[in-house]
Formats: sequence, structure tokens, C-alpha cells
Amino acid sequence: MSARRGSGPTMHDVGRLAEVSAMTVSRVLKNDPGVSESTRERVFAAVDRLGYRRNQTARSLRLGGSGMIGLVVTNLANPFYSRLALGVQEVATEYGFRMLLSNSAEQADREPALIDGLVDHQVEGLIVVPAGSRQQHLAGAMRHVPVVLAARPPAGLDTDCVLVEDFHGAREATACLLADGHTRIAFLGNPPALYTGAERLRGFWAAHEEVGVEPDHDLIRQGLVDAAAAERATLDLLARADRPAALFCTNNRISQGAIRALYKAGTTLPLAGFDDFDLADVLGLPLTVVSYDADEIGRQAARLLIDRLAHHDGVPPASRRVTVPTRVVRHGVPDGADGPDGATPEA
Amino acid sequence: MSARRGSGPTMHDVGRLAEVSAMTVSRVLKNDPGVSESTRERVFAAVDRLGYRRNQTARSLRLGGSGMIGLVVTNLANPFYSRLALGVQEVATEYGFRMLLSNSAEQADREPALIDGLVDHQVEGLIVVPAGSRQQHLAGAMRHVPVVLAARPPAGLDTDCVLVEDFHGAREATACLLADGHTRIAFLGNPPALYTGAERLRGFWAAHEEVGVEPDHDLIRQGLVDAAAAERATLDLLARADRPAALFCTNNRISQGAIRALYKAGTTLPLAGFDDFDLADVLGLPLTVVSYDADEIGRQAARLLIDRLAHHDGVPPASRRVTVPTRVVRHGVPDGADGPDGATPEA
DNA sequence: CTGTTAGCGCCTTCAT
DNA sequence: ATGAAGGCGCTAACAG
Repeated sequence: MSARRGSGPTMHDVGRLAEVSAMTVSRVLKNDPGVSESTRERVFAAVDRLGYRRNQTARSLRLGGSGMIGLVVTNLANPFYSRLALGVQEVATEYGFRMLLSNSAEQADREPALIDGLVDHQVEGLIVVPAGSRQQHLAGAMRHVPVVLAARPPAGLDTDCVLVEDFHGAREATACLLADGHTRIAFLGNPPALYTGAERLRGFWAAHEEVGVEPDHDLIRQGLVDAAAAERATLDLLARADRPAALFCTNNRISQGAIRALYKAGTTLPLAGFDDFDLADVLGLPLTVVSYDADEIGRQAARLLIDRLAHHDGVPPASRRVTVPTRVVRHGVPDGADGPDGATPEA
Repeated sequence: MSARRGSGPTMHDVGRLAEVSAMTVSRVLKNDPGVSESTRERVFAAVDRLGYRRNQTARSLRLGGSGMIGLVVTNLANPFYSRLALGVQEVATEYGFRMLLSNSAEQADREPALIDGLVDHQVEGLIVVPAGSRQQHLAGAMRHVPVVLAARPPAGLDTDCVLVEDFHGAREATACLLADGHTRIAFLGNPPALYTGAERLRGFWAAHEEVGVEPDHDLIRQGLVDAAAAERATLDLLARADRPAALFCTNNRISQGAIRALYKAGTTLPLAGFDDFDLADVLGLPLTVVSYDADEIGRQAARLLIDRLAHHDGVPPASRRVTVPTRVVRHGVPDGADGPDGATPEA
């Protein structure tokens, strides 16, 4: 007794059992006031007995609106994106939407098919973290439903987006390293084709300009796609005669790769990086991280989307850009070992 | 020009433009061989021009089968569950299903509503990580669709499930600590009402029995719900006159709390725990972790579910229980400081 | 090769 | 307070 037929009992079945028409069942389930108490009770009894559940697919077809929104992320295994998804979920639930989730696995060429699929499933809107720099396929989706971008800005698209303060955060964290007196700072970055990569490099650069220091081009490594690449790049830098005095990493995976390299090399270097991560505070490294609320990106994106759905009929609002603030957090070393540590006054 | 009407152009619209009936459009889109080449081309042209997408909702209603499966996890922010979700997604995609995801936030009382919602949306099956120990609401869902449990076994339910080798893993990791000569091992565990908590305690116990050591009851702390609680419990244990010689933690969050406590206390202790985690290898602690492939739990669960969907008509297979293997990994300390280290000498 | 009919389960509209 | 008709968009089954 499980999963017979196409999809269980229908309103007619309930109606037959309760000796009313399907229409009346519909009214009862909708809490329509114009139903007698006795009828209402009989219907509920029948619903219970049959384990009846209203068919949302049929409803959607009739009412026009699936009650679903689609989310496409690049890598759910990265805590950044799973938290983002959680934020989306939270707000979606609050407004009675469910979340259809797809993972592009950072393969930009897979993304169009994922998005088409979500549109086919009649999602009422989409939140997308674009995997690549081409966004033309999103224009196609926008013919059907509103699209909100997360973590990356639109490129040639007129749509809402939610960003982190990439430039500002990178500048501030770099400034911390510079203020500590480190001038030879290595930059370990993801591909510059990605918006975040470019912006964070810009912030790194700006911080240098502000104090009149010229970054050393030989210490700038971009295009690091994962922790392993970052580890190799760091080991390489450490092997140089003029090794850097500090490291700046543009995301959590790169930071982790760099940390692993330092550990393996049996050395230590002040490190600043975008994205906070678990156990950053117990590594015993002078660590400066750019922290922000990844859930909030998801929440804001969902709000923008749902707000747009609400104005579905009237004049759609102009496209908006929301920014989630960053905050620099300094994780110290246990004892006043070395370096100016945010924990104590001084400096 | 975005998201007008209920849901964009229909097959009739396409048909009108291509000067054929909706039926022919349907055939073309289905790749039905019985359509002339010229017609096919006209239809595709019209589809392109209108940006037409087939309405999956209407298809589902007609064909019976939404092409969606539902996944309910307790905490997507925990990498364990996000990886599980990724595994589900992977197999689901492979078989042409999409994934509707809900997060119970470990609130068992919210779970029934989430599940009902998914059933309403006509998911063809459900994969659930139950938040609590009561599973009666799942029986209700099973009247509609097959349900597969992940990470926890069914309780009074006849259904498939995918488990980790909780007992075995805990026993082996504990045995490592014992083999290293530590006999006073503290146990830091999640609530014993949870299956994993109970099983892992059982494993801990069994390892002791095998070497004829009696665990010290005073060193057993259960019911730790998060890293903060684990941290407090660990600090408390460390403050004792007869402090433990090693720690066993039943999951990643507890391990992290314990590690933070050790760090704050400025001390170090051999630690074994369930779940591997990022940077475990660079903490410079003698760390033994029970590692396993969380994605694989999701993949297996999805396979069991989809297999059951395939037998949808015939005789359903008897309920199965799949177990994902665990593997003990030893993260050493940098230099041959102490303990049997699986890693290479030096580096 | 192409079109017509009918109905998936539900709900809006219009009777009664 | 309740029911009957019709159709949301699509596609089997049956014409032609």
C-alpha cells in the first residue's frame, strides 16, 4: 500500500466518501466560509481516512503559479553556497515558496540546461550564481521569469543582484597587513575572469596605493581554482629567494591551500583572506579574514525576487543592487607571540 | 518584457505561428519520428522566435509524474548534509529528476509540514534525514510515495535506508586511542536519542571491552548539541583533577568544539572523532578521524529511491539497508613529535 | 503525416 | 449552501 496509481485519491474520491461534490471538497480545503459545519466535518473525515493531499501540480496549472523558486549555485559543497542556499530557503519558506535546487559544479556550459529545466518546471523566479562570465542564457530565462543574481553582478543584463563588498573587504584586509608593516605581500587569487577575483585584486591594489607601496608583480598569482592549486602556488612562492612577508588569499579554499603549504613547509606567515572558515581561530596563525554573512546574501536575493513577484502585474521596479557588508576579523596567535594582534591594545 | 501572463506562450501559440496544430508541435518536441522535415523546421523556428518552453506542470498532470524528488535534511550548513545533497543531486540529474530541497533546521516538529508540502508538490519520492526519533509522519508520506531514510534507520517503518558504519567506525577510532596506550578516554557525544549518538557510544564501549578496559563514567558527556556545548564540556573535563588522557568526539561539530577548548586551555590531547573536516591535517594535533564519503550516502539513497520508482508497477522489492563504509584516517603532528603517524617522515 | 477528441485534478464562474 | 460546466497546457488514442 504505497504509491499506487498516478497520484492517489482525488477530490472526487473524497467527495464520494463524504457524499458531496468535488467542488465542496475544494471549498472546505480552501476554508471557504460558505460551507455548513456538518459538511465540513464529513469532508475532513474523508480526507483523513483517504490520506488525501491536494495535488499542487493541478492547482498550479489552474491557478498559474507553481509556488517554487529555482536556485542555481556553483558548488554546494562550499559552505559559502550552502549557507547562501539556507538563506534563500529561509525567506522562501516564509513566503510560502519551495526551493528547487541545482548545482552547476562550476561548469558554465552545464548551466543553461539547468536553468531551462527550472523554467520548464515553472519556477516563478530564479536566483543564480553564474558559473561563468557569459550570461546570455540568462536573458533567455528572463523572458519567462524574474532572475536575481547572487555573488556576481549582471553583465549586459538588466536585473537585480546581491553582492558582497568585494573591493572594500579586500582593501581593508590588505590594509591591515600593510599597517602591520608588511610590504611584500603575495596575492593568491582565483581566475580574474570572475568578478570576485577581479574586484578583490582591485581592493588589494588600492590598499597598496593608499600607502604608496607598489605591489610586486612577481608575487601575484591568479587563476587558482582550488585548494591544491593554491597550495602549490604558495610552496612555489615560499621557495623564492625573495619570499613574501605575508599572503593575501581571495577565498576560503585558497586560504586553506596556503595554510596547508605553510604547515608543510614548517613555516608561518601573516595571512589575510576573504571568507571566514571553521577553526580559523585555532590555527595559531596571525590570520586576518574578511567575514560576512553568507546566509544574508541568500535572504536578500530571495527578498528581491519575491518582491518582484509581488509586483508581477504592476510596473516592475527598476533593477536593484544590494550589497552585503563585510567585516574584518583578526584571529590572533595564542600568546603575545608576534605581530600586532587585534586581541590586545597596543600598536 | 519579462514574466507577463500566467506563463508565456503555449503550444497553440507556437502552432499558430508555424501553421500547424498544437498536436504537431507536441510531436516535434517529443522527437516523434512521424513528422515531415519541413514541418519540424517551421516548428523549431516558431519555438525559437517565441522563446517557447514546454510547461512541465501541464505535462506532469497529463503524464502523471512530476520528475521531482524531495530531500529533507536537518542542517544544510553542516558540510555533511550539503555533500549528501550533492550526492542526491548527482544521481537524480543522471536519471532526469530534479531535487526539491527542504531544511528542517533540526526541528523535528517542523518536519511533518515540510514533508506534506513536498508530497503536495507531487514529488515522486522522498529522501529524508529524520530530525527526531518519532517517524510516524513518514508513514503518512509513504501512503503517497516511496521514502528512503538517510543517516538514520527506520523506526517502526518498512522502508529503505542508507547508513554509515557508525558502530564500526567509532569502535575502530577508539581502538586506535587505546592501542596508543591511552586508557582514560573521554566521550563527547550528541544526544543518545539520536541513532548515531547511540551507535557511536556503543562502538566506543565495544572497543574498550575488547581490550578489557572499563570506560570511566565520569568522562562520558552526552547530549552535546553544538560546538559551543562541546567546548564547554571539554573545558570542564580539562579542569578536573583526573583529566582524561584522550578525547573521542561523535561528530565534526563536537570535534571542533573540543579542539577550540584545547586551544584556549593552551593544552593538547590526542583526539579521535567521527567525520573528517577541513584543515584537520594542519592543526598539529594527534588527530584520528573516522572518514567516509558523505556524497555516497546521497548517491546510494537516490539510487534506492529511483530503483523503487522503476518497479513502481510490479512487485516492490523488499526494503533494503545499505551501509557506507568508514575509514580511519590519522592526521599526525608535524615532526615525529609523538604517536604512530601514518604520514611520511618529514616533509 | 497531421488533426480532433478527451481528460489529467483542480478551481473560477455561474447556476440552483 | 451546494453543484455543473468549462478550461488551465499538455498528450494518449484514435481518426483521416
